[in-house]
Amino acid sequence: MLCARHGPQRGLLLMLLPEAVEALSALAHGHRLAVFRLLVRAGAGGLPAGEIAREVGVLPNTLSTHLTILGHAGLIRSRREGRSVIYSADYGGMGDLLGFLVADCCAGRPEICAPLVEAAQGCCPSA
Amino acid sequence: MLCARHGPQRGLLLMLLPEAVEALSALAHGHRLAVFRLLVRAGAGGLPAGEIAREVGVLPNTLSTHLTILGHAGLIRSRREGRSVIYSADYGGMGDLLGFLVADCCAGRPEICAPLVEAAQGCCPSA
DNA sequence: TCGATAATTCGACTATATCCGAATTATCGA
DNA sequence: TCGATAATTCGGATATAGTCGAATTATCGA
Repeated sequence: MLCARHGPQRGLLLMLLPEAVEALSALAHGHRLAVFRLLVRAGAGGLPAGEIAREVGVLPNTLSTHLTILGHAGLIRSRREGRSVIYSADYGGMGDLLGFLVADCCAGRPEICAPLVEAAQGCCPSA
Repeated sequence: MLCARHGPQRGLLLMLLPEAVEALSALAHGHRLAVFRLLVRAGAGGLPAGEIAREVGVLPNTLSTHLTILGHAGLIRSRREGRSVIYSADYGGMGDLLGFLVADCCAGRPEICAPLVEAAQGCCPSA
């Protein structure tokens, strides 16, 4: 399964509202959010579907639909390796979503969203 | 209507998964996301429910349920002013959500989520 | 106190999401 | 080629979300 973005590839801060709704809907589910966070923590190496299912505690077929939803939303990618399919977080898609959420949040009032910047920097202080 | 956080108030980066799912679910809807973004842009002053309904193009009663959902998720606040009820974005709740999403995202690999920091800083460069 | 305006609550209908068991496809090792 | 493992697709049952019209509550001005 390929990562199916809708329409042309967009840069940071240029996500459209329907795409954002799809990404948010994909994450607005306990198991899917757990899967996404697991993959975010797993890094670029990713994890095979079976291990994700075991880790999160979902039946393989149910997980498969969740993975499809996350992939279609541009939040994860997949590649086949032998009998396994390896899933990994799509950091670009994640960045698009976060960028969309903070866009225009504090025009002229930097103090309002300083906590957001702090949160992002706390994520990786050395970046 | 008060902002109904669940359980004790939490600091940045300490949101729990069920709370995050609720916040994401609240935003995972075209009209609600439009309302939230409108309020984020409106700033601390906020907007009365009627104006939001007109702006977004939703019936007042339907909007009311959407506002309740956003409020319960900790993303917006409300205060009464005469006959109007003024709604405004809850930047703290928004920060909690963003912090939750980026938590542990790049342990040891700062380059991965540098774009996220950039996005946040792009939001308010002077903060 | 009364009518008008602002907003919410209620009840019911419709659409959609979610889940599971069973069947199917893809790949590997023997 | 055959059996086993990994993952996905399919079909149907159930639960939940979203919407609307009507009724209700709150506030203001006369």
